[in-house]
Amino acid sequence: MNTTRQDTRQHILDTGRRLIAGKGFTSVGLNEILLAASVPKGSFYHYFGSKEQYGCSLLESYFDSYLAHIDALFETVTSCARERLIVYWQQWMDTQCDDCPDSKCLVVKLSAEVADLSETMRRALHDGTNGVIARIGNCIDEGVADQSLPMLDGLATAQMLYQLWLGASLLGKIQRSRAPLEQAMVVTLQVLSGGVRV
Amino acid sequence: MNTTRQDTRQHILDTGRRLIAGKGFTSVGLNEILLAASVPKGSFYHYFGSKEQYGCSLLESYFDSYLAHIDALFETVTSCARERLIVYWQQWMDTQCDDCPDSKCLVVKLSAEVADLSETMRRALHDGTNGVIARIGNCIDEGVADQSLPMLDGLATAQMLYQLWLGASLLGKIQRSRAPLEQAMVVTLQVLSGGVRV
DNA sequence: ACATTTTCTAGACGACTGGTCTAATTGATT
DNA sequence: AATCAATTAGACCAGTCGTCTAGAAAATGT
Repeated sequence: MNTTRQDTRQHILDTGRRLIAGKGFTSVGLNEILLAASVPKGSFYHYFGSKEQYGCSLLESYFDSYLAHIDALFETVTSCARERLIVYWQQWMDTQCDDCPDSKCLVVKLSAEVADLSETMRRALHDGTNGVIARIGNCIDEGVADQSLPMLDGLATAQMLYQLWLGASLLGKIQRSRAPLEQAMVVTLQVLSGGVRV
Repeated sequence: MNTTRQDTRQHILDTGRRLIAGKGFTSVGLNEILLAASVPKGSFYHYFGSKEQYGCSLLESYFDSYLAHIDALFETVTSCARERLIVYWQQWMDTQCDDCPDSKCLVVKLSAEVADLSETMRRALHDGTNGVIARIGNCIDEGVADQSLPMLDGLATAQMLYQLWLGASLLGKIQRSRAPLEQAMVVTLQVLSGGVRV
């Protein structure tokens, strides 16, 4: 069984995620990650080809669980699609503000730093965010269908709202304040009520 | 005269800005900056106390020129306030997309990386962005006054639009595409036409 | 005009961390 | 017990930020 192998690998991934979500990709060294994970340094290159490849795997692993979380959320929330979306963004607010070190958004943290640094990591971010936007878009389409939302272009609206929340998270980081996210929520509700056609 | 002093200092600042706007703060070493600027290492610590202090000065210098640019723009564009805002965001699109290495936005590039890394740099970003948002807010207020815009809360609208454009720039980086910025422009025009009340 | 003092430049140096790689060790399988 | 793969230890060197000493340049006082 290589269950141990996968365990160790995943353990390095999880430990690194926590550190990197806090300090950024470049600022966290392999030593720091491996020390925190109690994995000897020599092992790293057994599991990953390079720090860049590790970063890719990190993002893939992150989006896997993030997208799974969305899917679960959108399945379990029984009420209308509009409610599902509101719950989603409510969760975004909660996880982004309160300093829960685990669930910080890697897109917010790493996009700017990594996009110009590594083409493969950029791709991972691109694919991952596309997945998120697609799911939100689907949910909007469902909302149009079940009439909990007005006529909206699902994908375009999703992309616009995602942009808004990314920017709000960034500004929230700078200002150390919930205010930007709360404002994003106000606008989101307006958009979902048909205030803006994208 | 210490004009030379300020020249060298500013030269280090300008050279570093170009490099850091491309690769990020942590990824660019002092050596690299000083080599590019043809300034010996020994001089650096004459002008700056540390890399962190240098980063602060970098941001201050950046916002100085950026805010001066906005002020100039908002003074010279003669037509209504609404036009001024549209020109501003049009310029944002142009400078952010086309790879002009100089004029890339440091807020987009550094916010996430630096906010958790250095409290003083975070403050510099906070103060600077506040200045930007305040100017946009003023312009919106003027637009309400000269009736080129509908009734809007200037500051709140400005903050919301700034968030949107930050997020759009981030997504544009990830996707290597103008599309997010173009969409931000569409939404901005809608908002300025009274589609959304913030 | 010269002497003195401040400002600035030069770059070697130290202590340390970065990512990477090879060689050895462990452990399983047959 | 022998073979082969999975895993680890630690050397490696380039690079990091920051310090420090010496000297060049410039400003100042007289």
